[in-house]
Amino acid sequence: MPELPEVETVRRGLQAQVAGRRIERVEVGRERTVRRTSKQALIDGLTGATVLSVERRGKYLLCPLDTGDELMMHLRMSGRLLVAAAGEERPPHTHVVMHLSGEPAQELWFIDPRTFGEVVVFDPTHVAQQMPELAKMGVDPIADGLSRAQFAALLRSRSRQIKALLLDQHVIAGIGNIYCDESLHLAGVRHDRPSDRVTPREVTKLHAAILQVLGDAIEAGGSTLADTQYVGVDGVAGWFQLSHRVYDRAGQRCITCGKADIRKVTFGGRGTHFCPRCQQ
DNA sequence: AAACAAACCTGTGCGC
DNA sequence: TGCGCACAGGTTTGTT
Repeated sequence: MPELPEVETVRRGLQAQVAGRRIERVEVGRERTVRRTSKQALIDGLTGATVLSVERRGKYLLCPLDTGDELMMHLRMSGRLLVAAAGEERPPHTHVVMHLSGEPAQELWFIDPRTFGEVVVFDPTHVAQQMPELAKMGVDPIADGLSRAQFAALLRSRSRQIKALLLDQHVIAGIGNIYCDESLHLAGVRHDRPSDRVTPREVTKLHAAILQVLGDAIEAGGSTLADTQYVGVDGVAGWFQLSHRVYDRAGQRCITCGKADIRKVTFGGRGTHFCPRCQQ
């Protein structure tokens, strides 16, 4: 599920439903989900704390607390966050439950079958030591804004295959496999082009494509794929998958040219979808 | 520095 | 119907 648009959709839901509320009680089922610190550290750090707001940096959700600490949640491959009525039956793989103050009585569930995701409370004055990847994160095209000039400089600063560069969270934060393939297709650029040999005209197109794809996907509430990992905190699916032009469309006709079929190859260990005719 | 493979886990879909 | 394998939205680590 979760790339920038899905995480942003979750952020908006949490900002509306959880910000301003106090966490009265915390349950941790799976130790692995809190592996960065410990079960007790999470319980101690959250119990009695009020969530001031819900922010996002790349694919990381960050919640400043009134204690001065911050709650960080990352969904990785299969994580979901749901706000549910207190006492409602929890789905399998619900690893963390936060009981929220106020009416109606509700709980925030962190659900994660593959357990790659994590939940941690950290001290933001020691980010570099406690959350090194946050300190080293690249520019977020939506939260920070990304100018064409800034983007061009990033592509020129090294010679990497363009897809690898776009997926590198230390360079640009938030783009994942779906939105990378979609953006490259919209811009007509092949995934294996060296970043420093993308022409100025293509840089302009790719920059616009990334902002458009991410923006449209956020408006659509993200992409919900066949396994229906729900996106929103209320369990409502996104619909940007209906607009995918290449992702998961191998063998189907390219919507742009109407002539070639979308191909799927493995690139950098990731399934990569592209149109051999539109993308040079 | 960059490219690649493997690792971390569980569930699902497909071919046989 | 059942079984085994490939593969999945992410990120880190280790090896060429």
